[in-house]
Amino acid sequence: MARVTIKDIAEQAGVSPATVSRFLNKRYGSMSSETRDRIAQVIERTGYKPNNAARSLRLDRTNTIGVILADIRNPFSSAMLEELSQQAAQRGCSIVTAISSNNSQSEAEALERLVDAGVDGIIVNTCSNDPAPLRAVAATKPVVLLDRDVEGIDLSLVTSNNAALIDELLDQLQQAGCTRYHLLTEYDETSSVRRGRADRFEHEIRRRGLAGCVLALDPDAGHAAAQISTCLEPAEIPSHSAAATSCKPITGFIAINGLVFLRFVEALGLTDTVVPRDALVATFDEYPWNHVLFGGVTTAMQDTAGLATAALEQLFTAIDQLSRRGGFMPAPQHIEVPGTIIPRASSRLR
Amino acid sequence: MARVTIKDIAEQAGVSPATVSRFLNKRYGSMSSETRDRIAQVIERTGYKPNNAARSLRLDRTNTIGVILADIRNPFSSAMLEELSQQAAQRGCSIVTAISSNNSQSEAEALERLVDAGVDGIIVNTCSNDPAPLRAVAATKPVVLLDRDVEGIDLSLVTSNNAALIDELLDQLQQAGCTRYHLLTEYDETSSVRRGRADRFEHEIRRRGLAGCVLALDPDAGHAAAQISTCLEPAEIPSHSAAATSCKPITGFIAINGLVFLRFVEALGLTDTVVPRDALVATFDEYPWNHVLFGGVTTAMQDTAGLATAALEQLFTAIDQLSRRGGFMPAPQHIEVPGTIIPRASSRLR
DNA sequence: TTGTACGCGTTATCAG
DNA sequence: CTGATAACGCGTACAA
Repeated sequence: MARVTIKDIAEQAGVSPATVSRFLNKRYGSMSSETRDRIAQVIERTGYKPNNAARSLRLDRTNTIGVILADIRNPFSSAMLEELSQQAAQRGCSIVTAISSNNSQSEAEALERLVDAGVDGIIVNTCSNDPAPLRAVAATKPVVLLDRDVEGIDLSLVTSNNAALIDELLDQLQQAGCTRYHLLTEYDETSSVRRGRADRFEHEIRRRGLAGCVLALDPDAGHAAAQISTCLEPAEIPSHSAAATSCKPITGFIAINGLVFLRFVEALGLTDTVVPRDALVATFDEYPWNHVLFGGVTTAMQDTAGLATAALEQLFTAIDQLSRRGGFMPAPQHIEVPGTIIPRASSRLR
Repeated sequence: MARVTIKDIAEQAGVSPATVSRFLNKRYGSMSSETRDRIAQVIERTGYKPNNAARSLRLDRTNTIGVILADIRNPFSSAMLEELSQQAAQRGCSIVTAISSNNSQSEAEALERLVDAGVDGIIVNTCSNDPAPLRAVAATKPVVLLDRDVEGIDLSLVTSNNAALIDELLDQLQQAGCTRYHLLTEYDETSSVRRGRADRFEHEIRRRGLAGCVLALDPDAGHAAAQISTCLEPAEIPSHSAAATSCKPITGFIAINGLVFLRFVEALGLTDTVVPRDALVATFDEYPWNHVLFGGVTTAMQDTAGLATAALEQLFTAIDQLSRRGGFMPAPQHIEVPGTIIPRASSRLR
């Protein structure tokens, strides 16, 4: 049973291929409703499906977008993929994925593969600090950065409102009466998101006149435990706030992302610290275990659906814009999608 | 700057398009090394990239495979996607993903979308119990089932050795001296994997003459906590094993997958049970938190890389087989990829 | 309102 | 060893 083509439909319906093509593209602006019905019927009967390769060749458009994820093991990435997948499907568009595993080399390769595969545009959660590969692609096809930015090139970017989320997390801890604050980060501050959150944290600590600092958690759990213990020791109280000397100091920790949080929990297990008694805790990223640990962990949750919508919106308008006759690449835009704070037991002193 | 085609290369190299095409397909079995060099040079200089749409149209092959995942939020799925993605890339093949979110309706839609998109074959982690959509697709394109089977149709299937893993998990608990065993499952036993594991568990419990049963954990944490407490009460000791009456009973729990395990942990938090003192625990699926909870949770880890390799191997041989002149669809095969037990503190009585 | 004819970029066949 | 040529299936001017 050979493939059934537009020609077959035409024959069986007693019309020309052109008419069938018009029908398929809903260009029945002026088409006798009679032939329309005949065509519809034949298509129905034969189960005809247009050949995408032929269409792509002709239109130079595949209705396919590429998505490059830096770290699929991060639930945030999974959630994004799910949303993107769903929303793209609604627009009749397929998603070609690539996983860079936080390796800029394979990100570059993925970019090339996707371009070769002929995707109409690319959404990339980059892990690279080299703008060159992205620049090369972005010269030809629409590219939207997701979550992470990269220096040296101005591309459309969709992120959460990380600064505001840091502020709100600090609010939570401050209301609970913390006397010291630490933002827990990773050793290698590669991602722009982490950098942005850290900068804001330090900014706010200063602005609010609080004690505390950014703390790069040691990869070794034992060392990390030592770091944490140090943070919990009674502080040397500055003379001008002597009023607080009578109180036991309360330290508030904010994990800059879910993986750091997990390492923190692991290290915490090596100490005799009890949360939320000896310390309060909050974290970014809503992982499943956040319900469970410490009776619930206060979390800054990103709006994955909103991020997906924004990224796709951005990408598709660029694609459409570009495919117009003489269309030009639209100017890059930066979009912030607000996240949500979920207050839980870990940031309420008991 | 218009797209550079094979024709342009031909002109600039002073040869015919046919020769360039031969060069591209490495068919230089008989080609003057001189023209070969010239072509290579022109291609290099112009940065020519073959147009995939045209090639697909001509060859009726896209070098693209579809992957349908039932639940991307399950880390097992993420890991599989990462592996598949990587290994497919090595074979110069792109992956089009679809997420069914455990909804058989959208799985069917995804199947159709992927077929329309023209993928050469499909790997599906099915969530459906209706073989009809799969049957329709499998009549045309190679389909490999991943992890989950479906009744009413015989397709190639790649899974872990679930029965053996259940056995080994039981071994762990038995060696630790458990006197009662419970397999924790979800209420709706939809997946073939869960069914398979549960069946094996009951089989082994009988075969080994152990006490215990499968326990469908209530979705409500409070109710689940009650269920668990019941399991921990001193047992009514059968008369013929009266020797054990003096000992406190030790219950061993096996979570049938990572999500059930998490619900179990949550419920456990509502009781005053301490693991691994009052009960021992083991689980399927290596989640990040397994390092952390209970000082480490004994885990049956699936070999995601091996599963990916097997699935792709299966799919590609079918694709090749089928694309041969007069090639027929190869017979379905069932492949079991062995997983690994990671013993941790949660299954060692202290 | 509909049909004709061409071309999108590639590969396979066949002839030289 | 290489070149001309005809498809692959579709969309779209242009003609009718």
